[in-house]
Amino acid sequence: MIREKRWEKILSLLEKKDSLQVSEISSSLNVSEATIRRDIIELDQQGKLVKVHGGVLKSNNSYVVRDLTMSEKHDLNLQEKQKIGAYAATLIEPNDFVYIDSGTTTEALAMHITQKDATYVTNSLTVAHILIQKGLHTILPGGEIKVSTEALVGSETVDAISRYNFTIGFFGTNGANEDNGFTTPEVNEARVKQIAMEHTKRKYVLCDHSKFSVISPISFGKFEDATIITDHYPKKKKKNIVEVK
Amino acid sequence: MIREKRWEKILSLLEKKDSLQVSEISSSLNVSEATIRRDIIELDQQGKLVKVHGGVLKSNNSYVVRDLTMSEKHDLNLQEKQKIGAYAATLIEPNDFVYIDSGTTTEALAMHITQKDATYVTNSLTVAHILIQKGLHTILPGGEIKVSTEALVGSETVDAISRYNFTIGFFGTNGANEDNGFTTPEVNEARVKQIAMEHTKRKYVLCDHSKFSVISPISFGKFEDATIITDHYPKKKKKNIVEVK
DNA sequence: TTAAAAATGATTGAAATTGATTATTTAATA
DNA sequence: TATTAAATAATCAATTTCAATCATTTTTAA
Repeated sequence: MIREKRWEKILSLLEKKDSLQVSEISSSLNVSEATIRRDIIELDQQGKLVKVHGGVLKSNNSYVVRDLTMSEKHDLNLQEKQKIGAYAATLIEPNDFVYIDSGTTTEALAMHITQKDATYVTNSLTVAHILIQKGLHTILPGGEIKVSTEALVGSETVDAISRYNFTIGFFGTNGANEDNGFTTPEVNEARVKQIAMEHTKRKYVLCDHSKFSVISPISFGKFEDATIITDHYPKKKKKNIVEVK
Repeated sequence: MIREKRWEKILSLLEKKDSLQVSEISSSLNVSEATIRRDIIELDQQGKLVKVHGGVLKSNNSYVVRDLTMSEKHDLNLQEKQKIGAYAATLIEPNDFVYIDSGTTTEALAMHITQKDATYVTNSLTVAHILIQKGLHTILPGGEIKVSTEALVGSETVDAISRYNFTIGFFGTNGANEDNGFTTPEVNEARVKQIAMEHTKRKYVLCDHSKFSVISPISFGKFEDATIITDHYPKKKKKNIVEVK
């Protein structure tokens, strides 16, 4: 049976029962406990269930704030984004002043954050919502909200962000390559990214492998300016690239 | 049985009985008293129940001065709030520059807004979200987010709001009466309300009848300073009160 | 087709949970 | 206040669960 099918079954079992033991799942699906454990780790990271000693619990994960758009629903790289997000979350240290950009990959990051002893700034309403749900100290810069992405953009946002100095920042991007750097389709959004990046000490760009073949109209940073966290880099590795497996 | 599952059962037993002895729990769940004791320590630390010599008591986790969380507030006087919100929404005119406060009643308002030809400012993430979904032009002041209400509060928010001049504004309140004016439990939130009100020309306070019997610690405005929209005012009508049927 | 990568199941030592036993504390009552 | 019975805490051994590792099979990509 393929992995994804098995995950579905585990989740549907959980729908009926609230909590399951590893042995229960293993015997009802005829798969070894080792495999079920691995599945559980994965599903837990995706926030689909809660892993505890002895088994799993139903996740009352209600932080789906924004309806997914069509393109997001059909996003084939969800898994990769979760992994990238999970890794990036481990980079946040106590007392960090953290900037989190808008985008689906940074949303995945937000879901994995556990560092309570830090302050978070984001221009994404969705990210803000996820962080608040976790009780984290969150600040929003002011400004206009761009309808399609639910992100703050515009001069007021840029002004507000430029008053901050972040110790660490995580950025999403539409395209990334060595010649054009990081690119995005929208001027206002690019401006916010650029300013935030300029005010950030440790810069990380989160991008799944599909972004390396895309070039969008506006650049907001040079390729070598940030550490790139990705699932797979198709060309010869450069030293500022981290591949998450 | 999984530990967490057992905790649920203990708490649901406690729902029915107010107080329990260790031996009771132990025998009804078929686990040793030692284990139940350990569970009790855990649940007590989590504030889910109160541990006493001889057993446990139901935790009464309610302080008068604390804000209810969103979910707690959500279904109180729902019908009335919807009516109030629907009426208030008709007051917004083309080219208005609108302030919308945080709170469940103002959320009801947001849901009924149809005026596309206006600009909206709100300190509530939830209201912002509703407005964006409708494609309305929405602006957020910057600032820290208060976890329990998902509203922006603090000096940065106050600064940002004080730079605006609204043509019309809608405010929620915890308490309202002729002597103490409009009151709310939290200083920072009160400050935001007060400043926003000072910068607003046509002021409306939305409150269902239950608020007239409440006095919260901090005042943010005088009773006669705003037009009050309510479902029912229990005393002699004053001319700044509108009853929505 | 072949080589590389990913997934699986089994094994093992470490970690967590549990129930039983014993020592200590608490509360009731003489 | 002192006494006593009950409740609790502390400790230990047994059991269960877990994470890490490795060999084998399956899938993917070159």
